[in-house]
Amino acid sequence: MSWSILELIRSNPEALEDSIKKRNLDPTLVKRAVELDLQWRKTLQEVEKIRHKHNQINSEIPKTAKEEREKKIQEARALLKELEAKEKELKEIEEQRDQLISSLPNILAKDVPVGPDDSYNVPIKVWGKFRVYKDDIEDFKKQLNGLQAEYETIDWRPVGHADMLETVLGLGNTEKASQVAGSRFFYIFDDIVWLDFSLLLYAIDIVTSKGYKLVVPPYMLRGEIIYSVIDMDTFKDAIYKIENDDLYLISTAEHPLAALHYKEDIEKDELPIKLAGFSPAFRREAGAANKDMKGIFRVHQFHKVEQFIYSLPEDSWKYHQELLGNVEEIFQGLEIPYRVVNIASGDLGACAAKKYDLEAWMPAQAKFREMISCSNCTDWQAYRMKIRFIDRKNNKKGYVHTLNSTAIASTRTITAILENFQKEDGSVEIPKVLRKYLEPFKAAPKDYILPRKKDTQMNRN
RNA sequence: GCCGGGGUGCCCGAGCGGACCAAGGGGCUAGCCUUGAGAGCUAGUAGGGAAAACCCUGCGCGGGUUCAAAUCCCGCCCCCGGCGCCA
Repeated sequence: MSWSILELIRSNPEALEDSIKKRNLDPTLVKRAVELDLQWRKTLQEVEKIRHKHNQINSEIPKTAKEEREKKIQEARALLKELEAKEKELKEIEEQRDQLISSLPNILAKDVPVGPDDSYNVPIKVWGKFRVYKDDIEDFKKQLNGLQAEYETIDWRPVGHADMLETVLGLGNTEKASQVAGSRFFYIFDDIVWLDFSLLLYAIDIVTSKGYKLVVPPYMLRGEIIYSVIDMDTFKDAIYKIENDDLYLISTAEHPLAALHYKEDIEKDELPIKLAGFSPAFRREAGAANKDMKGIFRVHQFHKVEQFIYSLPEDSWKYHQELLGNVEEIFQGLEIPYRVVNIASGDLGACAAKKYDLEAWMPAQAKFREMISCSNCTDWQAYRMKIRFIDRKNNKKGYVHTLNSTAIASTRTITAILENFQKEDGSVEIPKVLRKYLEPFKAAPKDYILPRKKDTQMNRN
């Protein structure tokens, strides 16, 4: 024992209730959990008493003379019947208890802003040189929460990333993709593909140079694993199931990386374990309805580099800052202006105790849009995955803390580049930091992605 | 996918229906001993419940047979070897 939620249920249910209320969930869940846990412990003791009696009789049987044996066996049989009924009762209570307890979200960190939805997210930092269309200045400033930002007013409105991709550059085709695969799929071509790869390599380069171990994980996981690493909402929104197998496509490398130490005890000295996973991410986007239907901002499939850390409980907040620091370094290198927001209680997923989003400025929309999420899940995932640390010196065991953060999500970052690095003539400058990853390839663009030529069709007219 | 062999605690490894605890070794941790190291000795080293003495559960996972399962039966997962298929 030592899972923080179970500890609170037994020692301080009020604190848990408070956290649940802030998430806009029903606080009576906690009362019910406390009751069920008490009932479970009581019934468990009853079951164990019967088992003990049965064990006692059993051990007497071989020592009993043949004539007496049958009597003992009957006695044991009778106890079994009694046991069966009690065990059934216990199992029912246990199932209810476990189901309820595992539906409880993580305990909120103290500094999570309280509020029902994303409008209560608190911007805590802005960085970069913003380009803002002249009519958007007021809108822009509103989104800064009073934080100071350096910005340049431009008198032309940049073209939105979707039109840039398909019309101006002619390097994407979502129409054909939706015909053959469905909406939210895409074909991308040439320079945009190079850009995708270079972003991934860039993020991998930065993160691995800090000692994160580079990993290509399984792209599918068994049901049991998916269910223990994810909450129900995410499951419904994101997860694709493979027909005929108990396999699910990953929606992020976070999940197979968390599963790398499934049901393991990790020696204290081996912590922290820092991983950098590369994988595609498959997402159903079932909850997104009609949001972001154009372009490649919100799609069913993209490439991602993910940071993941297993840490000792006492160190996890330090590493949460480290992950955010890495992400900021990546975006500062790209020179994409952004803000960091502290996600409000009502907008926070069940797994996380606290989450930062890094949101890039999108000048065509005059909005900040999420590029990266950086979460501390404390022991919520570790409890479900049964991942513990073991401190032999002090003969101590406990659940590790897990943290995850995007390092780069390819398609989203591309949309930010298409808007922020766009020139008035429709060309897109490639962030300087990416050039060295493009240099080895003859066909790859190096400095600019150019608008498509007024092609043959136009000339014919 | 098929045939054969296997999966026992932190590790090695015995046990193949009941005999007080899963024998025995190794490792690790603490204590004792020592000027120090080593050796030696003692204890601890799966999960859960209980204030505690204790008790229950645990031999890849899930079922079953039995008064009693590490041991017998069924299904699944994984590892090793062989055959087949394959980028």
